[in-house]
Amino acid sequence: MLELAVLGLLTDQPLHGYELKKRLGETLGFLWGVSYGSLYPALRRLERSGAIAIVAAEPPPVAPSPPTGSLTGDLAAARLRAMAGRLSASGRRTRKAYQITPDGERLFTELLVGDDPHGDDEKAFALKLAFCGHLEPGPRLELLLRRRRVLAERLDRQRQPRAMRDDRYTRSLVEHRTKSTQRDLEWVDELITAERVAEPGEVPPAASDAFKEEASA
Amino acid sequence: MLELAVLGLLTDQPLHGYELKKRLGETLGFLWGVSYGSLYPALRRLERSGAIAIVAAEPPPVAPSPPTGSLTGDLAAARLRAMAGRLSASGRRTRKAYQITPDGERLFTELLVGDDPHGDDEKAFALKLAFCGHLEPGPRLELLLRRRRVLAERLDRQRQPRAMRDDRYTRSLVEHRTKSTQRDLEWVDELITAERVAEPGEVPPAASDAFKEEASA
DNA sequence: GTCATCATGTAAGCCGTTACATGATTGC
DNA sequence: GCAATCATGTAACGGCTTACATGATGAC
Repeated sequence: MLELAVLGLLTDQPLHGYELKKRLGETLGFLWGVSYGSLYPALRRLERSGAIAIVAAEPPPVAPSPPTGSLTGDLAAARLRAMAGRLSASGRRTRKAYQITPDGERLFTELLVGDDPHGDDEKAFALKLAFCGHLEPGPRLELLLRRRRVLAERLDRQRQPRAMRDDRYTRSLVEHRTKSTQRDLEWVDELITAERVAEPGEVPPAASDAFKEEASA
Repeated sequence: MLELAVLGLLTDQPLHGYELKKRLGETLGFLWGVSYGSLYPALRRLERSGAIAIVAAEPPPVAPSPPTGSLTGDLAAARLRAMAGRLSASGRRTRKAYQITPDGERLFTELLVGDDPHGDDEKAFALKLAFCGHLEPGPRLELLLRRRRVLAERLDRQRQPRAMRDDRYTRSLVEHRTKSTQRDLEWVDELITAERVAEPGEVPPAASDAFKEEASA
C-alpha cells in the first residue's frame, strides 16, 4: 500500500524522501500517516527492484510552466526548483530525489488494478481511487466494478441472518454496518455511472448484467 | 484487540482454544477472522498474566438451565456439556478450557474503556460495542461519549479545507468519507440517547455541554 | 555558535498472518 | 485401519510503528 502511494506521488513529479513523507501527510493524510521507518526502507526496496531511480541533477521535464492545476503539485515543484538551484550552486547534495521508471509505471498500474489480499480493504480502495486518475478508462472501470462486486457480496452476507451476540448493542452495530455497506455500494454505483457517461463504449464483459440486476435492489 | 475479544467470550462461559476460534468466526466473524497462530499465543499470554485460568473439570456454574437467550451461547454450552461428559468418563483430556479470573474481568473492563492507540479505530470500537453489554452503565456511557468525541473531531478536520489531490475521484472520496463520518456520529448519538433513556442520572461531567452544542450542527 | 528545520537512516517491537508439525478422537 | 475433524502449538515472515542516531543547512 505504501508502495502504491509512493509510486502515485512520483508519477506526478520526482521527489525525495522527506518531501514524499510531507506530501503523504498533506494530500493523503486523511487516509493515513506514514513514518520514516517505513518510508525509507520502502524507497530502497522500490529502487532495488528498478521501479524508481535516483535522479541526480534537477529534473528538467516538470520544473517549467505551465501549472499542473494541482494545489500541492505546483508548490512542490517550486520547492524542488529552489532545491535544485541551491544544489547545483554548491555541488553538494545530501538528499536523494527519486523518479519513477517505466517499470515503476507498470508496477503502479498492476498495484492499482490487482487485488491486494493484505491489509485494510477500505483504505486500500480509497488510496486506489485517489490515484486512479492516472489509469486508462478501461482498467479504471474494472477497478470500480471489482469494488462493486466486493461490496455486493458483503451486503449479501450481511443480509442473511447469522448467529451472533444478541444484545441491542450488537444488533445496532450490525444494522449500522449493513447500512454503511449499502451506502458505499450506492456511492460506487454513482462513480461507475459517471464513468460510463464520460467514457461510453469500452464496457468490459460480465459488467452490465450484474449491474442492472443489483442496482435496483 | 484479540485479548479483548477472548476475554469477552470467556465472560459468557469457559471455552477452549478451538471452540474460541470457532466462536470468533461465528459471532464476531463480521468483524474479523483470527488464526490459531495468534489465538494460542494470546491465550498463553493471558494465562501467564493471570487474566484467565485453565479450568480442569467441567464448568458447573454455566452448564445447567435456564437458557441464556443467546443464540450461540446455548449451542456452545451444549457442546461443552457433551465434551465434559466425555472427558470425565475417560479421564483423558487433550484440550484446555479457559475461564476468566477476577483479574481478567478487571482487565476486560480496562480494555473496553481505555483507549487503544494501536490498530484499526473502527474495528476496535465495533468490538467494544459488541461487548459493552457487560459494562456498568457509567463506563458504557463514557465509552460512547469518547467515541463521539473522536468522530466529532474527525468531522471537524474533514470539513475544513485541506490541500489535496484535485481530481473528481479524490473529491468524491473526500465527500463520501465526510458523509460517512457524519452518519457514524448520528448513529453514536442515537446510542447515547438510548443510553440516557435507559439510565437517567449517572451523567459524567463534560458530557452534556459538548453533546447539546454539536448535536444540532 | 546555536537552534530549528531539513534529511536519511537503523533497531526493536507489535500485532497479526500463513504454513507447517503433531497428535487424539470419532465415524465408517 | 483410515479419513475427517478436533485440538494445540511453533516458525517464519510482513508491514507497520516508535524511538533512536546522525548530520547538513540556514537564520538569527
